[in-house]
Amino acid sequence: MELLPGTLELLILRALRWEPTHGAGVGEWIRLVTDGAFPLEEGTLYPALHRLERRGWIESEWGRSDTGRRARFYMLTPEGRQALPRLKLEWERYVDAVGRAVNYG
Amino acid sequence: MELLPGTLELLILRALRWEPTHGAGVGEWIRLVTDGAFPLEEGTLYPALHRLERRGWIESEWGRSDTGRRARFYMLTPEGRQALPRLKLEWERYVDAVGRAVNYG
DNA sequence: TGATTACCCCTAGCAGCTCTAGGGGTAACC
DNA sequence: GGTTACCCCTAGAGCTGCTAGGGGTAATCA
Repeated sequence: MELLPGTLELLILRALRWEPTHGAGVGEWIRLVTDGAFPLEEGTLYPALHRLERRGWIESEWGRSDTGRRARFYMLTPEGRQALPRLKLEWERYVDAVGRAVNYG
Repeated sequence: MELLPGTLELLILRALRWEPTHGAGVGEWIRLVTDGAFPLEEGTLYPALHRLERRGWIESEWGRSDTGRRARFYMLTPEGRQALPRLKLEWERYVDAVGRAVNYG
């Protein structure tokens, strides 16, 4: 199953809700909670992180991962934190609307 | 709210499930059952219909609408009818996976 | 009957996103 | 010292929806 454009941003924000996480960690979290339903490639993930940073919803700084490697840690900005419930609501409305069509009749 | 790529095809196949319908009718049906949640423009709808026809999931012929205008009526091919439950299942799996992430924790 | 509205179809070009297919640097391990 | 594993990055292709148009014909109304 492919990843629908737009959904990824919601998942990323969601992954960063509790604590700063590096890119690879975000990917791991998404694979975990979605049971590996999407083939989330690095070439998809990193551009999405950069997009969100340009948009001001997340920010980042270099640090060290648990395994000692240099890694860029991302965290939500206030704007990102504010956007999260809005995106969640949009997602639910979307699912409702399509769900009505898919189960109609 | 924007329409996520791929979803439109599912909605179109769904609209054609019972009887041949012309393009404008398909759009009307989608707006109806989704409560107008998506701004479905003609420039989105018609190319999608043509795509599905090229893919062999629907076919079409010219006819006359209820109001007497010339209109192209679309109907499911056997392949399209076969694809429908598969797409529906994919959609449900997708919603489940994202839903888990969105409601996690 | 002539003008206007409503219906129905279509396309080119832009924009945005994911995916493929690479490349590169550094710490840990054998 | 060589190999593996971790972590980051980008260019280009491909697909899809969206914008912004154009066009033809039947019904309606002045």
